[in-house]
Amino acid sequence: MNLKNPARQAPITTADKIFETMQHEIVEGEILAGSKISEPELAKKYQVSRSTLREALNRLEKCHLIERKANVGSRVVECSVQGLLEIYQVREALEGMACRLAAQNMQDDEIAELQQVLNAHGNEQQLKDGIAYYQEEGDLDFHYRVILGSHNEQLIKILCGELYHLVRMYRCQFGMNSPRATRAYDEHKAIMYAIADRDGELAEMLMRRHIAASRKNIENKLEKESE
Amino acid sequence: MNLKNPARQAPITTADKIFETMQHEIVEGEILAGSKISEPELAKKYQVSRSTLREALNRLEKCHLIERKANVGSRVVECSVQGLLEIYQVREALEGMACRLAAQNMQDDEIAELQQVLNAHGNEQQLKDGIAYYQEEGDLDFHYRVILGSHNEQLIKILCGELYHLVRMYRCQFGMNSPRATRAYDEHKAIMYAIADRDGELAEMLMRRHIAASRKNIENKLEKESE
DNA sequence: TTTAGTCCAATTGTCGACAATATGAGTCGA
DNA sequence: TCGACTCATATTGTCGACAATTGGACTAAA
Repeated sequence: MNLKNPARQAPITTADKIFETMQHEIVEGEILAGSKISEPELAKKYQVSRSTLREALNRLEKCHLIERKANVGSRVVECSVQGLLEIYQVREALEGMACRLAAQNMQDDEIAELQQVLNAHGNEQQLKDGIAYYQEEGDLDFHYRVILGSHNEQLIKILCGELYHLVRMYRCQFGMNSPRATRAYDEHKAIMYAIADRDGELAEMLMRRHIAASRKNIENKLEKESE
Repeated sequence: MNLKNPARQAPITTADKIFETMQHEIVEGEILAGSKISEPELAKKYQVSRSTLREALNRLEKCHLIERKANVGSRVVECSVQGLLEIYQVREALEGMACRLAAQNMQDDEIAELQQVLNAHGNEQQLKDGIAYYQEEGDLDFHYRVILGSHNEQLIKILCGELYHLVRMYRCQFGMNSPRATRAYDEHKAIMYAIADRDGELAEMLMRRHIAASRKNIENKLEKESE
């Protein structure tokens, strides 16, 4: 079950469906990171023509999941620690700005909804304490709403359309199950208050620290694993 | 004469060439902003098949110059004041982060080159005082080097590959000829010093203010024109 | 006059085949 | 044995044709 993604429309054409299928398989690692994409092979696998498959590949490239070279072909992106670090740096900058704009541009009812979402997560969290998956969905949900609250189409397009699935891919492949759930939840609340107070500067700083903390947490974990 | 773009490789396939041609025509406004893209018509115009043209359209969509709807077609993006504002907000966030990372990651010889570039611009500027075009090239050149200096592949891909031409499109269509040339030049120097001092925090703030000032300058100009 | 429905023309999506290019095995010569 | 060259094979790029869908013109009924 896919969680709702406000930036995507329902799949219309068959290329849409192949795109979504492959996107899912790459994110989940069923198609291995770094592996070569063979157009004839996959066209046969999904029972479509190469034209349709190539259309799907173009969209996968748009969301940074594969890379193409002229006359050579496509490869699934590699998931490196360096790459993870880079993604988080981009997110820190963009979501920080989104948060500042959200404090400036969100409607009152949007803020009320954001608060309700957080409350719901708080209640759920006590029930399902320790079950990380829900927290992750809740985390994505919160970040999504803030990004949408920026009311900046470019920002939304980049974060929700072009970077979102790459972030998910890293989460899956590095097996991140949000080990700082309660802390993250409190940080979300602090961000929400800053937005409600229309304090854009503080909201941006809190969001940046929140993402940076998440990044450091992952770095520490990977470092510990490699020992 | 196109200025060098470090993020692009030379055109290999015919789709590459069509892409570059159309990109240029859209940026310069020869293909009107907001106009509908007719695949059969353009395929005939450029003497290629629709497949090849569609490949080019996919790349134009990747750099945000056109928008596609399933079963309906493509349109060139509109250039609105709102859109301009949004682009500058994204740039402020991303180039600010790039500048912070540049202070942290640039090699000493890269910094030396950056300084040389600025000096060259300073000398040229005195000679060609008032001629804005060169300054604009110089401006792009400076920003480019800082972005590359971040050594963050994702950041480089987004700024130099996906947003660069949209920025150029706005510059062309709104007829921006950098009316604050000397001031901008001094700001560039201040940024360069912060990078040389390895002061990432200051470097980020200076870059953000630099871009915000540029944005406000444009806003004022447009406001004055509409009176 | 307005609104709903139908049909037609044009556009987009998909397909299979051919042309151009890269990869790798094999051969020859130093 | 090593390196460069040749050639065959497989993959990617491009093409033209067909199928599916959309948007608009036209008709007819309320």
